[in-house]
Amino acid sequence: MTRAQKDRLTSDLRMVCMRVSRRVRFEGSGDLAPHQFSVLVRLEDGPLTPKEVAEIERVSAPSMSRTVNGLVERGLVARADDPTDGRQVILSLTPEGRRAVKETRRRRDLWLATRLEHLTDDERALLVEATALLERVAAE
Amino acid sequence: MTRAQKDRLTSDLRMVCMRVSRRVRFEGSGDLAPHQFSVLVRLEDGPLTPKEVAEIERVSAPSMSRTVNGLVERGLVARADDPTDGRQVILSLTPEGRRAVKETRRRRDLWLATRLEHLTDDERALLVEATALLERVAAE
DNA sequence: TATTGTTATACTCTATAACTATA
DNA sequence: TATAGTTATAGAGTATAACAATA
Repeated sequence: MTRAQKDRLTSDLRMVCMRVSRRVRFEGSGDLAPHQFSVLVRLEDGPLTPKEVAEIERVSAPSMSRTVNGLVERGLVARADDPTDGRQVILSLTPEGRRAVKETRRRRDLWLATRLEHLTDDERALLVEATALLERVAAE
Repeated sequence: MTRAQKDRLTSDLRMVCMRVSRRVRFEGSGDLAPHQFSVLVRLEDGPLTPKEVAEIERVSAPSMSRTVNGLVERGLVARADDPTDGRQVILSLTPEGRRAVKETRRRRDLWLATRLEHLTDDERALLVEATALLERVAAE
């Protein structure tokens, strides 16, 4: 594969990923702002402290405080005292929070799913392979 | 292909597109904020009025005013009076603005290009086909 | 004294409403 | 009177610096 072909692939692939991403985010945006949704997703696998979430999301502690406040007020996240360390707070998803994450995912998938229905099985199989490849690429 | 396989593809493909998009934007973010870069891209194909750019970007007119101010101050966009309608303003890219767009694109491609180098020619050929497919999907 | 989290303050991008200039 | 653009003001996100409580 020539340099020019590689460059073309790079640019085209980048652009199409960004376009799909933008469309999905736009179509599937519910009443949760992106930074709010991100926090809920982080808490999906188990409770975390505000500091941990802030570091994962690369956001300042005060900023995370604000975001968490909003989510607690909406009943999507629960604050609890750490029994062993009085300085820490433990954040976890409420059942409603878990529902909100699933619902947002469902809405985002819907847009893409209806479009993939128009493809042939062979074309979808190709995308399955390409997705696996891209997962390796993006994981580096 | 079963319903479950299609759902899995939908979700995996959506997530990997979003991840690539996020990484590319993060790695390739220069000194231009996303909303500033978007405006420059819109002006790439020719001059537009502030109102037109605001509608394309789905942003309010005052918000666009602010954004344009910043770009004009940085010498990336030029304001000009419309000779036929004194109410209107014509926005266009300056040579520096055009350079800034190219430079940002180059930086974004760089991240992905280095990762694609680690693939085999066959794998890259697969991605070429998948990209073409995704372009059709995203265009709908 | 170090660490966790919140409050105080400021800056940026967003919006709607009010204003200016032109058609 | 209607339209293009800007200015006035407010709301939500971000940040750093200062503070409170706990280890």
